[in-house]
Amino acid sequence: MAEAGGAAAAAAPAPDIDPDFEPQSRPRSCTWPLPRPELPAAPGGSRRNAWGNQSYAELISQAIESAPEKRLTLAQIYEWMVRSVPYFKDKGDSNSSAGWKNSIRHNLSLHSKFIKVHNEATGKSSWWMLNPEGGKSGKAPRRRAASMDNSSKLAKVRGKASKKKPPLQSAPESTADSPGSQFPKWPGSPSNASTISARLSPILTEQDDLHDEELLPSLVYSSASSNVPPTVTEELELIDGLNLMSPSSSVLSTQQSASSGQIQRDSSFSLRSPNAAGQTTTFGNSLFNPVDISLQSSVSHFSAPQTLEALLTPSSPPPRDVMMTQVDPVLPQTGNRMSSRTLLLLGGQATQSKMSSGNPRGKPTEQQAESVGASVLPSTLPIVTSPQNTASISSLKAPVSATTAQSVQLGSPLLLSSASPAPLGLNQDRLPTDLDIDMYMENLECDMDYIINSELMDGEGLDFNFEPILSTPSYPSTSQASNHTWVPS
DNA sequence: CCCTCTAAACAGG
DNA sequence: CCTGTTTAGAGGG
Repeated sequence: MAEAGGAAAAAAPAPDIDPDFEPQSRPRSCTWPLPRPELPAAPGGSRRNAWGNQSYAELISQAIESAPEKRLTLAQIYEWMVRSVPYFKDKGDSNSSAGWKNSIRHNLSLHSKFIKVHNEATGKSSWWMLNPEGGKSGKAPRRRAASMDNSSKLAKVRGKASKKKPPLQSAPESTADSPGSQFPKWPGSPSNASTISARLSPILTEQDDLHDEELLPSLVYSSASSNVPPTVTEELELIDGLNLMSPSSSVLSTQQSASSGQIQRDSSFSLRSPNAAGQTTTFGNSLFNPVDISLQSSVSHFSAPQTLEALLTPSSPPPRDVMMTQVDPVLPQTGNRMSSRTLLLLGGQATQSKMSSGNPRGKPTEQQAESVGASVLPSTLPIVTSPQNTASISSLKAPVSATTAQSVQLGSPLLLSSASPAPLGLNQDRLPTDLDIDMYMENLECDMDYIINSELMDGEGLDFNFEPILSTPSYPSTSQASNHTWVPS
């Protein structure tokens, strides 16, 4: 009550927000799915909360949505609140801010609508993203709920033996770490300095309960991210890509990683499944057991360790036959479903690739280009000019329609043989010792595949497009927020 | 009842 | 301290 109460109470005296309001035009364009009509937002003034009609959950959603990458850390969410919502504006950082932050946190972890993607960077907290499905309270998981053991959603069976907590308490206290920077300047590319795999994933592999079903991560967004990169970002991305991706693929890998990589690279999501009663599962990117994978997608997963090894082995020539064999794969069509999003994604990639190849770094002026590319849309796709692109496209395409590793491995040898521009000479340095990566890749692939198949198919949760307000919620009063929020421009 | 907000305890970092 | 998870009660519909 210390703050919140005070704040709330104090809020009363601080009417600065009220006048603002914002009936505005805003015909409909819902900011976010919002199944429920919400309050009529009567101009008369029926605000549920001091800040308006939206619930915390909704606000958070907006915040996340507004982020270029659709993911934010807690702190960033806070920030967004402060900047975007007049009500919180005053109470932003430091001092008076407790109650609402608590609530934010509470909401984040409570609703299945939000998923946590852990981010091991600079000790930053996890990313929070929107769960494509939008769990929302006891709502049934849309269609693809493989296992609807509906029966008892009320029976929140929680195997946990509570937590006997005697009033006892010790003072663990430690580390006075000081991250400082309350001001993340939003690199856009969230510093994933994790570099080579955050091996050591927390994955608990709870084989006991195989209730995975809807745990499936299906993140599709990302991609668009590109619009950020001044220099540093780019570098980061490149580096990142290089590290994570197979060393041999150089350029191609870069591209891929740039987009697809980003999606999961951050790795490890934890989703809460409604039924599971708050069970949280975390997937580590670097290594999680095959079991999960197989479960996730029945995609043909040949995955021959040896083969992979061979592939990676510098001395041994890449067994093309193998790849050939695998190439054939199946699902020729699946891809047709691709929504504009996918295309967009691809387009983005293409663009990016072009840029990066043409100019590795230190390029002013690209931001616009980027955005353009992104918006250009599907038609852009086919447009390819340089060999690299071709290669890239094929590779890109792979994950979409084709299957597995193909793209990945394919990327390296094929590309190299066909058109490697070799802008970067650092391939063979770390060839060996990459098994992890492979695994990782595979995972990636699977996910991608799955994602594409599942998500794009229905595109349920993703269609929300709120045009007008991107970074700004809806509050007009947000003077500065509109401009330089986190969106680069 | 269900939903939301709020407060608080508690586990880890 | 910050981040997350979870419990619990108040209040509104």
